[in-house]
Amino acid sequence: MKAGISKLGYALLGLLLPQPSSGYTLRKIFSSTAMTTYSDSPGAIYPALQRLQQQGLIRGTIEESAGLRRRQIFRLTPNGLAALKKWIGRPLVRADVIRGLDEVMLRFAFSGQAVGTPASVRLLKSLAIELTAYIPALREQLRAQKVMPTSGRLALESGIRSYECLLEWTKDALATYVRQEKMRQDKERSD
Amino acid sequence: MKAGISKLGYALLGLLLPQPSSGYTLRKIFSSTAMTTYSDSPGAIYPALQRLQQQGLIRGTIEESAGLRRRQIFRLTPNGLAALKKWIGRPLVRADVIRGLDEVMLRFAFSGQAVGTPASVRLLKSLAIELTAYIPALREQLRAQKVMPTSGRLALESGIRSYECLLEWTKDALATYVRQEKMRQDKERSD
DNA sequence: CGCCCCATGTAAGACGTTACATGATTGA
DNA sequence: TCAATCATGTAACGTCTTACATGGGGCG
Repeated sequence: MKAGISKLGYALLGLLLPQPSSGYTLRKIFSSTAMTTYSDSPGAIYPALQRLQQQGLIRGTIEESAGLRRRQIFRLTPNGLAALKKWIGRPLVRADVIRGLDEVMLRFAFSGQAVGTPASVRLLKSLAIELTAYIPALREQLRAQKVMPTSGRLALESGIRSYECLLEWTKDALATYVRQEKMRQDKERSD
Repeated sequence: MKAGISKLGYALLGLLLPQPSSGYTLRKIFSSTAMTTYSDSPGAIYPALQRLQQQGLIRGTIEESAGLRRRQIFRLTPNGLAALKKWIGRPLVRADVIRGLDEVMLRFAFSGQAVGTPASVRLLKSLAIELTAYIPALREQLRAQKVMPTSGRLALESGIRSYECLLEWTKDALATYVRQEKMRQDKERSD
């Protein structure tokens, strides 16, 4: 067992959820979409896929129909899906917000497909709670600093603002789900 | 020579600029202030300090006056200051914005003390330019995606918004410098 | 023919994480 | 005396980066 899955590993699991893909396809996703924050280097992705396969979380099948060079298509195993779900469902703690916001967003991005809307909403709500608690502490730190040079103070301000911005987003995102739910119910009534 | 300085290395150089400190003091800064994004683990900091010293960028002097265990105070060398300046002054490219925003903010945070206000302003301006160019591309990607599930689309939206937020901040920060400059001139006139 | 895209991989090296080790001092 | 804090370090481990290697296919 042993969790031992890196952020890149989870990103790969999440991408393999909707559709099985080859390593090359996954690399293209990393290099061409907004997921550019993750490395598309072969030296990162192929070893990561091998690890996931050794852990029994994905399974690759060689496909050599086309005239091209052989390629391997990976798909999630039941264990892989379980690991993905477990990761997404982990309770959110302060440390996630401070040092791993991007990972939290990755979890949220996959949450809809992997565990369903209610779980997405739960994640958003606990994120909102953490942010609401953390932001005042940061504001306090900014106020306490008197000797900081302008650029330092501004940089801190930038960090605080980005958290505030994210909090705004969580509220809007939650509103989106509420709206969706309402539309679903209206439709149900009209049946 | 050989650059070979990690982000943590630059963070340490930047912190040593205003005042020489011991490894322990630096760790406390990382663990107790908004710089918590950086690791405060001894396994990261002490080796990093050793590397910087080997590269001739900092110099440590052992101080054993107090009754406590010996401690080593590190200070920037001229070479270290030069490396810090060079890093801060590097031209900003798209990749910095996509994969290394936190490093850009770190550079900005130290820019005031290390190279002065005009350099801070230059950094801000080029950041604004990069963001202005990049955000529409992301918006376009969001529009192009039709099949994405709600949580995926919202996550992408969150990323875009954080960039927009940052762009707003750069404008306000620039305005702060303009205001400062004006106050300085007013004062000068009154002399 | 040369170049770029498809497609997969390996090897060396750097860095951070986690955990452990040491030892002195201060305060309950 | 026991715990916490000061203060520095090492060792094992995992992962990413960079660079290199290989090889078929399509295109100008």
